[in-house]
Amino acid sequence: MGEDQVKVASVLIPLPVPEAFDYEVPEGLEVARGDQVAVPLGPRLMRGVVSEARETTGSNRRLKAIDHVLDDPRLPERTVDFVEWAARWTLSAPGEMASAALKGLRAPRPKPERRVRRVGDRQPSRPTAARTAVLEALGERSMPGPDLARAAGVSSGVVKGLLDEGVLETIEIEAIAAFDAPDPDHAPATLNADQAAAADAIGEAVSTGGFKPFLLDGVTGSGKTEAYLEAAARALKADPSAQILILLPEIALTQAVIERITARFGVAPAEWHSGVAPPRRRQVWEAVQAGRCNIVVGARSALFLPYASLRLIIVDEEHDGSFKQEEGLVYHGRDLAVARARIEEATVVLASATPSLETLWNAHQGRYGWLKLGARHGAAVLPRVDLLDLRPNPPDPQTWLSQPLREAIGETLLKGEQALLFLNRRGYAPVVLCRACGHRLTAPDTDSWLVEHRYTGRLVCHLTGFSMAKPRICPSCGAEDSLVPVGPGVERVEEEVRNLFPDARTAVFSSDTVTDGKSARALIQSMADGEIDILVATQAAAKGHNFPRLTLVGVVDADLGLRGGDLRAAERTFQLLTQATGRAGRADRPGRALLQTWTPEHPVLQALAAGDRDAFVEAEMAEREAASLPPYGRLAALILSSENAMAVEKVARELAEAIPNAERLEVYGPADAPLALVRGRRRKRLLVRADRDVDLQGFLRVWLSRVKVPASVRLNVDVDPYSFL
DNA sequence: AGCACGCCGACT
DNA sequence: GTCGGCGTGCTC
Repeated sequence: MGEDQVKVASVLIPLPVPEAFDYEVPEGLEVARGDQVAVPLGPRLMRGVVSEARETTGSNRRLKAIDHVLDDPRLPERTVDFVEWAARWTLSAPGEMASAALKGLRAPRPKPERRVRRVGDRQPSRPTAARTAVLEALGERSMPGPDLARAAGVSSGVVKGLLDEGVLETIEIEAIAAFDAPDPDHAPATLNADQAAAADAIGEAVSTGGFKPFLLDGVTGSGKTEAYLEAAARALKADPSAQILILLPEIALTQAVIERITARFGVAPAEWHSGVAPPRRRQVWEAVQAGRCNIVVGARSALFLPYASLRLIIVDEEHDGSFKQEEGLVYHGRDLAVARARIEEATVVLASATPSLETLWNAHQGRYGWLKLGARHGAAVLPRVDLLDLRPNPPDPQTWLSQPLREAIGETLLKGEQALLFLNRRGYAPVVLCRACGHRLTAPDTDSWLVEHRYTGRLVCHLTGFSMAKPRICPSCGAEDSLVPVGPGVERVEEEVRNLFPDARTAVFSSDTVTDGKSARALIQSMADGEIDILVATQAAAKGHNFPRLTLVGVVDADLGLRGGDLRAAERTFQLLTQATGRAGRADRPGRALLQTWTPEHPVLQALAAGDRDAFVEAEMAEREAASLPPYGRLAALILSSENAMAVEKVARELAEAIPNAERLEVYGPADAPLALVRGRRRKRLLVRADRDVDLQGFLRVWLSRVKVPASVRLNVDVDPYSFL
């Protein structure tokens, strides 16, 4: 027993198990790392990816055998390397990570196209006029039967008759989607000195090969996109088989970037995000795997595509929080992009006007090349930013715009220019309160306030999407007509603006009014055409959109993001307000931004007013360093949740008792998570802080292996968390 | 994730 | 006396 050499394969299966499962490789079957196989698991067959194939002498475990190798293409070696690395880094199941790399294969292959063509020079027995017309229309070509009948002006029966007689035959043509090669010389941009230097440095790194990370650092409008597209062009010139991935934080931004790429290279890039239909995804997946597709524009999930020869990754707006995936697999797209580049020995470019502190720190340390773009492109200059101290100029009760801001709006309208009022709050009012008893309305199963939406007339929980009609009676004390909206959202600011400027044309830009690319384009177009005078917007409008006639940005509540007090509150606020104020004055008209605040002495606001990013970064870095927080230390969050509150308590206690000894590492909690109840589930949180050189993942693995988590409790591990809810 | 096994309430 | 609730555990 067990003397013979057996072939064994480790197979990654899409299950929450910590390791690959071993299977016997039947006689005569060849498998290699990356092959997709069907393996028996309990009573059924599952798709898996071979992570290792080896010879071994016997085994103490009876192994099942691989059923068959699937028809789908193999994952490249380095894609499997990346999947395994990402699983270890995020403490998730390697099989589940692998299934993220197979996401494109859910739809069936498109059906092969059926066409008819001549069989040799066979002639019909009875050459009627209709039959002759068909043969003439067809010639030596092949075409779909119905098209042929239409071209010849006859009924489909004539074609069928010729097929039956053997004069024509049906052939099947595999539908392989064509991805035309981009032309690096199609429409080169004229670059300024900074852009050219950046494009040179990136292009040089790509052609030299090897892992090379860059920070591409330049203010809004400094031409980052032109610079990195030029670098991409050089990469393609040096190696026409090179593949380039451009990661964007949101689908809404893809359209604009796709148009620019199409204009630059004469060919549309492949798109990859949740909005792409499954059959198209399969086409892209297979083309990327086969190296038939050079440029991919996508969301973070595009990191998991099976690239044949990935040479360059661009992470645009790298500071953007939406690169962090919080549901299911928890990972940060930017961090995994750097890892993927390292594994592929490729160049990675992190681009932003307001880089994350992590990235700036890496640039400071010399780990990332630092490419700086200076002045705004063309004649435009950055807007002047002024703080508007609300203490001497408080808005009237139940209004949100102070006198100086109203005057500035009025002047802007007089000049025939546009104003944007920025408030990062959807809906009409963030809180609904009972005047009689002080009760605040919350969703029935979640600890978050219900937000009043006037356009839809409903109260909405922004966390879960729950909504209800606004009740007439207070659910707490029963008072009638006592529920009042408290505080402003964009809808309420728009209402105020309409009262103040009844002749102005106003619109709201938020995820409620702009739900897809089409409505976004429509609104952006009406702004560009001057059909809107005042736009009231959330952060949905802060990113990337270019409004040439916009000269005034009013930030309704600059203190909003600073109040949360979590690790990244200051950083996020600085980034968001920089983006928002950067909307003003992009063409040749000078822009200005007014920030309403009750705390004008706050360092974040001071830095914004002075246009001094370095001062902000320096102050914030000093605070992080003093507390050994990221980027000087690392964090991991554990979130326990269950519908059974007792079960959560129990696991939390057991975790607290099982904390391994470790130096230069602390565990905080367990404590109620800030949102202690979501969708009826009680939530507890633990937070780990470690010095950078501590093996944080190793610590977590040891710790979690000591505690058995029952199925009724969900444990979410978030390495390098962004949100602290 | 499925799917089976397993120990306590209302039905022919 | 059985059918079935979903809690617990396993799948190479």
